[in-house]
Amino acid sequence: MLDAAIDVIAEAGPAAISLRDLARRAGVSHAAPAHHFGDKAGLLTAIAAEGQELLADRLHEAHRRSGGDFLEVGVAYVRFAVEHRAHFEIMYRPELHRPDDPAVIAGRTRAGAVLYRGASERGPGRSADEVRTAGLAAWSLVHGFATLWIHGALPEGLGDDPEAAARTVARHLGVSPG
Amino acid sequence: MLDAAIDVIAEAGPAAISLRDLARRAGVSHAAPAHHFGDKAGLLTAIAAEGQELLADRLHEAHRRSGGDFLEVGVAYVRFAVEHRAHFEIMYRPELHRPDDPAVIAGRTRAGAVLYRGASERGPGRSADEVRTAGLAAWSLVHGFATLWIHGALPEGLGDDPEAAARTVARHLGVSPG
DNA sequence: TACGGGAACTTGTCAGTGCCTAGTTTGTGC
DNA sequence: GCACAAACTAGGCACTGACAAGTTCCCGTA
Repeated sequence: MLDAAIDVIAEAGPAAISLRDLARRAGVSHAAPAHHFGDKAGLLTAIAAEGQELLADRLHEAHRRSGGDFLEVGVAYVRFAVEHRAHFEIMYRPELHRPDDPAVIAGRTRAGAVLYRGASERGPGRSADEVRTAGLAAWSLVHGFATLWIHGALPEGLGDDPEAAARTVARHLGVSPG
Repeated sequence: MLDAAIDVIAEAGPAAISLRDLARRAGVSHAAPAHHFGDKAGLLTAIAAEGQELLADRLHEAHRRSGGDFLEVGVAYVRFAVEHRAHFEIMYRPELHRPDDPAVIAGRTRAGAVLYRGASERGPGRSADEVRTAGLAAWSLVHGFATLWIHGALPEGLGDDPEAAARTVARHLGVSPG
C-alpha cells in the first residue's frame, strides 16, 4: 500500500494521490486504506516518517563513510531527495501530513543531528553561532539545490547527474566572513 | 478572484484550493472561475505567471538599489517568498500549473536574468563556469532557506525576521575553491 | 473444542469537487 | 433595433475523502 502510494506520488506529485485509487491498485475495497491509516493525512504522515528515517540513515552513512566530510553529507542529502522524491516532497509539505507526529519528529531529530554534527566538525576554531549558521547555510544550499533539481527549475547544461552537479555547486560554500 | 485564491493558498496551502469555494467567496456561480481560467491548472498558471513577474520586479529593484550586491538580491528573493508565499509555492510546483505557459516562461526568464547578472558581477576575474556555478549556489541557498523558512522546518532561535536571518546565513557563501 | 474479541476488510452513503454541456443574461458596436 | 460575443448560470457526471454499520476470519483462552 505504501509502495503504491510512493509510486503514484513520484510520477504525478502528492496532489494526484487518491485513497480510492490506491485501494484499486491493491485490489481491496475503497475504505481499506482509511482503516489502516485513519485518513489521507495519516497515510502521508506514515510516508513522511519513513522518509525522515530513511534520510537520517543516508546522512549517517555518508558521514561515517566520508569521515565527517560535510560536502559528502550534503551530496547524500541531494541523492536522497532525487532517489526518494516522493518521500522528500511529503516530508517538506507540512500541510499534507501531521508534522507533530512522534515518529516524524523522531526521524527529523535524528536527521538534524547528523546535519549539525557535520557542520560543527567543519570548522573547529569558530564560535557556536558561526557553526550554527554555517550548518544552516549548508542545509539551505543542498535543500534548495535538491528542490530546484526535482522540480526541473534549474537551467540546462548541468548534465544528468545530480550528485556531481551538487558537489560542484556546494563547493562554493566558503569560509564565513564573520 | 485571483486575490481570493491567493488568500486561500497562503493560509491553507495549494492543495486546499477549490474553484467552487472561490466562486462562493466571490459570490458567483460555481462554473464562473472555470469560464475565465479554463480549468484549475489555468488559474494556478495565472498565479504562477503573476508571481514570476512580481519576483522579477523585486529582484530587479534590489539589484538596482544595492548597486548590484548579490547578497541583497538573495535577501530580496527570500523576502518575496515570505511575503508572497502563495505565489512562491505555486511557481515551484510545476505539476499544479502549466510551466510551459508563455507568460510563465517570460517572467521566469526575466527573474533568472537578474539572478545571473548578480552572479556574474560578483567575481569579475573568474571563469564563466565558476560564475555560473556560483550563481547556482547562491540561488540554491536562498531558495532552500526560503522554502525551509516557509515550511517551518528551520530550528528555533533564528528570530522572526527572515531577512535578517537570510542575510546572516547567506554570508557563508564564500569564494570558490575551484 | 467452543467461544469471545479484535483486527482486517466490505458495503453503502454523504457532502464536496473538477469538468462538461447547454442555456441565459448583459454589454457593445453597427 | 439588432446581431454578436463575452460573462455567467444551471444541471449533471464521475470522482473524491470521510463516516457508519456490518461481515469475515484468526487467535488466545477456557
